[in-house]
Amino acid sequence: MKQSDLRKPATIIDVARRAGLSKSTVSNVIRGARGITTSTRERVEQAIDDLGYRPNALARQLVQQRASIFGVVSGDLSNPFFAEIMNEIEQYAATRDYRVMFCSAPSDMRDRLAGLRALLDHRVAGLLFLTQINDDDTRNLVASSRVPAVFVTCAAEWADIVCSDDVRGGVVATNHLISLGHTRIGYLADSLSEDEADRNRQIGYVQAMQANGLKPAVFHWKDGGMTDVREMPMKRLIGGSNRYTAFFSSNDFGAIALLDHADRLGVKVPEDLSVIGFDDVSLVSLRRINLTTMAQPKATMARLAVNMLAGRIAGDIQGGQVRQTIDCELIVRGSAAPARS
Amino acid sequence: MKQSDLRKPATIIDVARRAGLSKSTVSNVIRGARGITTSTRERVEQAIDDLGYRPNALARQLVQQRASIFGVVSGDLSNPFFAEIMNEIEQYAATRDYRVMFCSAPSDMRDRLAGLRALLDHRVAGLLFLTQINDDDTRNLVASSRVPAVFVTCAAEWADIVCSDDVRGGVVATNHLISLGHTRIGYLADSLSEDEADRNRQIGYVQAMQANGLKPAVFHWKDGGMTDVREMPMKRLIGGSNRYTAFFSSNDFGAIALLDHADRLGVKVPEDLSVIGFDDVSLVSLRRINLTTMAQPKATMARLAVNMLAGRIAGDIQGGQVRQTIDCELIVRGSAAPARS
DNA sequence: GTGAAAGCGCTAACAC
DNA sequence: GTGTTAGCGCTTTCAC
Repeated sequence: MKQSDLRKPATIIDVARRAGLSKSTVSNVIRGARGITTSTRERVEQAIDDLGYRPNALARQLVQQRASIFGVVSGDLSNPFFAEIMNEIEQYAATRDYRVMFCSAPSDMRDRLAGLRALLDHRVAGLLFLTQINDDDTRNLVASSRVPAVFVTCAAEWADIVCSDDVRGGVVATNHLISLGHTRIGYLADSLSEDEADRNRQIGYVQAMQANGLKPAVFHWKDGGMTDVREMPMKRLIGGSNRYTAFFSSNDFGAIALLDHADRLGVKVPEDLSVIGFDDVSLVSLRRINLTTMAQPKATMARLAVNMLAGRIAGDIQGGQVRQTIDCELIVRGSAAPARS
Repeated sequence: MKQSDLRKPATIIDVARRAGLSKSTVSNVIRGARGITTSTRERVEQAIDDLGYRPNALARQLVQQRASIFGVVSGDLSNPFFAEIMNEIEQYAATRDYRVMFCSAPSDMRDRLAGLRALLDHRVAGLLFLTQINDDDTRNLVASSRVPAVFVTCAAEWADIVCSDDVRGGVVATNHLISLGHTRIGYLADSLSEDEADRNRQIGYVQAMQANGLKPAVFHWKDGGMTDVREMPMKRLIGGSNRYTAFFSSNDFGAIALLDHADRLGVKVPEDLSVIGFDDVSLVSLRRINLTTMAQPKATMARLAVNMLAGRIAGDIQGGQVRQTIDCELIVRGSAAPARS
């Protein structure tokens, strides 16, 4: 493959000229249309090789009116959960010949929609949301763009969903704690309680607690009942005389943060405090973290989401909202132990 | 902003029609060309609003012959270091009005170049490599595409580079261990020793060792002198009678893995083994990890890289390879302690 | 089996 | 100031 030394990349016309054929014949060869003489094909392929020609995806998409790009709106990638899902999506999408553009959902109000707008301007074929968006502007933007969207690991009433069975997960996690003999079990929600996955896990938690005659207690990291999780209130919560002996965190990120608070306060896990998380982010299997958690099958979910989106795009999937729920699995490690009597 | 209920997104022609003006006048307004009557502008803006019109970025890029997308070739995003850099890049690029498409550098040989090729096919304005690529095919592909490329946190002889002062970092890290009284200090390299950042840190390590009359010893995770880091050899390495009392890992990922091995073997850190890493990935500041490490200024590096790439694209930067080196900083935490006498 | 021609949605001269 | 026109690189009928 020699490379042309021209400033600009070779176009289909350059190839046609070099092969002594027409534009459209070259196009036919490229697209693998049938009914082409072997000799013609070879001539075209030779020219393509000589020129190092690569079709311009922009031009192709413009005329075809369909792109082969997914737009992914993710949360902060420094949260390993998003990073891991993102990774799975990119990998699997590639096998389906889709590329991935991404923007992170900006937490700051200013220009909240800029990233999504840019994705849409590029006429992405579909949208994948990794983080909950409860924002009418977003919804309207997506709706009016008529681009199919799938929410992974989170929810919206207006688009397809792939998520784990969060309610059941919440029940299982809570029951695990209860079966360990804990009675004062708190639920630790994310700062933004608008997240439906979070809310569902919480529902499961409440169900399990009440089914066992226990009193649910929900806390938030930033606002809500817990003013703010700083040393002071935290200290009372997990170290005081009337402390909680176990916490179920709506996600591993929070669970790890809780672990860290406990460590700073000298509260021993799991002796004095049991913790169970949700997600099974890869690093929690480290001996030093060793977090008992509900595992979400990230790879599976990523695949399902990609397939669902591809199905919508192809028109194989039609009609109203599709909701695909996956079972999650309790991974017992060392952060939750029997309550002391 | 009402939305049109037509199947297809509104085009500039729809806007022109609705405003009773021509295509190019609308284009002029959109692009902010000067010399337009206020009333005309308002009419256009009204029509745009009515139709929910958004310019088609594909068409724009096709005619302008320049895209506003960066292609990022990253390593596995489940490595937090890549995820964090990626995040910084996306955020900062957005402020410069660049979007990000990404593909992860596939480790499997088959179709190693597919991702990069797709990026190039989409005529990305520039390329950002987060992971070392020592592959002639890749080099040729990028070279013949004439798309500027910047390597972040890694190196190549044929493109611009933004990296930390790895040699000095290696010296500083090693000296820290030496000043703690350690003499048997090992260096733990990544599996692929072709990484130049890795190699430079190693050079720094060797320099510091030799300057202090100490004997360097380099180990690799997968191949090389250490057959394979499984329990057995690892056990001898950090637990035997002639063990190493300290290790400098070329990156935090490896340092954490080492920590985990030590934990499994019952080797106490930092009492029996001191560990120092490189990168300062966010999670190592957790009490439970508490890793002493050389911090790379990830945000700064991401910015510099984006600016450098933008500079190349704009033609502000011309000529041969530019190499920008940033200082890294020792963050003393709890994983390295004085050697026992 | 191959080629001519009409766009896809937009920008950027250049006329009017 | 605003409109006309000629593409950007490609796909896709539809003739030949």
